Amino acid sequence: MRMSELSRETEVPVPTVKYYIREGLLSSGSPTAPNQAEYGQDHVRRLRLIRVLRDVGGLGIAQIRTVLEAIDAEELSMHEVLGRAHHALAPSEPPSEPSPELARAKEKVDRFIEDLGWRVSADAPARWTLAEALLALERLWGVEGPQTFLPYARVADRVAASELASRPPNGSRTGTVEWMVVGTVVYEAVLAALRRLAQEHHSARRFA
Amino acid sequence: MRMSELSRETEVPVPTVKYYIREGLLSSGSPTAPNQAEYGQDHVRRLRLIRVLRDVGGLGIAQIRTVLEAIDAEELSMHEVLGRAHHALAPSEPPSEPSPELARAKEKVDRFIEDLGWRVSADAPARWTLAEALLALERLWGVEGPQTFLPYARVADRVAASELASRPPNGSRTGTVEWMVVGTVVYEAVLAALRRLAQEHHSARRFA
DNA sequence: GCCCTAGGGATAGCGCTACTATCCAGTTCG
DNA sequence: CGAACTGGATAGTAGCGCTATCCCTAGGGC
Repeated sequence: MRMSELSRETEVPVPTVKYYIREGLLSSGSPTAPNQAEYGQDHVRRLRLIRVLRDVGGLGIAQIRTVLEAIDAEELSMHEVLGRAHHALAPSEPPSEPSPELARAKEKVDRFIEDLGWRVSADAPARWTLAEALLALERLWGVEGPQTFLPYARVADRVAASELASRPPNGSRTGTVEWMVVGTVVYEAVLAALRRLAQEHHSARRFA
Repeated sequence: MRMSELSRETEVPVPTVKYYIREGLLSSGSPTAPNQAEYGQDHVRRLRLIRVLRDVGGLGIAQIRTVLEAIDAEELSMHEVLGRAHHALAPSEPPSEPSPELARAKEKVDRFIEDLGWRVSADAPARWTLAEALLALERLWGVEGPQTFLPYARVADRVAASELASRPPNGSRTGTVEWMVVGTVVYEAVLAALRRLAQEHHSARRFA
């Protein structure tokens, strides 16, 4: 398969394919001559994976690279791969020098997670996301603490439990890892979209 | 309050405040002299709102402007404001010329929503988000249809129902509208973050 | 063989977004 | 009085995700 066929198959422009190769997201094809190369189904799949992470998940190129490297690292366990994916997915890194207020919010979040009985790593970026959200709610409406998160936590727990119990169609290590990572990304977007639709539905019933 | 105080209060750099004023996100202060202006608590609150939408919600400047305009438009009903916010929140506009495959996925999604009994507008951007997600799942794992969305839809329905039933601390029209919009944005991030933490928790129990 | 289109890699450039830096006249405060 | 500061206007910057150009080689119908 030539690059142009790969491009047509995946609906990704040729210069973009070249760009992904340059950026290390996609391996270059096996060369058949000094300036010709052959691409296979692996490349099609990888390219589709990249586009899903970009278009549905909204990840940046660097984050995608991180995720793909974790997927390719055969020595990593499922749990480790998922952890790296979570890190890459985080909208923002924990601030190098958080404000005192943010630090206090973070402590409340940490205690909240502790109370839930969840065993998660201390440096999970989602903790900072929650802290920022809590701080915003406190500042704008005087919300008192992370108790408002509780119903969401219960929902999240049940969703995650059923997700982790599900198994990919293809049972190989790479297949399973891809499934977990893409599942995280895609179903996050799905859940958000469905929540908006449900909000619109209930809003119509209530206000219109 | 001078601009520099406003800046200190909200931890937003002065040039950025100026930028927001230029972009129409923030009204300029009431001038007390040809080159002096006075800012009030409204400005503090509005600025915090902008930063929440940016930092927690990840919205772009243009999207924020749209949302703020909807909030300020007194003649809009709650339902209309929420609709505009949903449009502004959409990661991507519906493609002008969707591929046949995407169009087919969209039809399946539409039927799925119909079956749920949700009454939502035909041009809700979330429909396209779901269609893209479905297409990705089909192409990568041969997932057959939107039935996999069903558990998520049930969860989303319950979450949205309780959200719409909740009332903001401040009952004025503007207060309620702000609450709804920020709630949509902030709790989306909260739910996503909690889901990741729950995933990590269950992943640890299962794999480690 | 021969020409002419197409392929592949390297390099540079573009368009967009969200700021950020500079300048300047006018104001305030020690 | 003068140094520091203020607010508005204008221009510049950094990063991201491509996209266009160049240049040379391959392959294929004649």
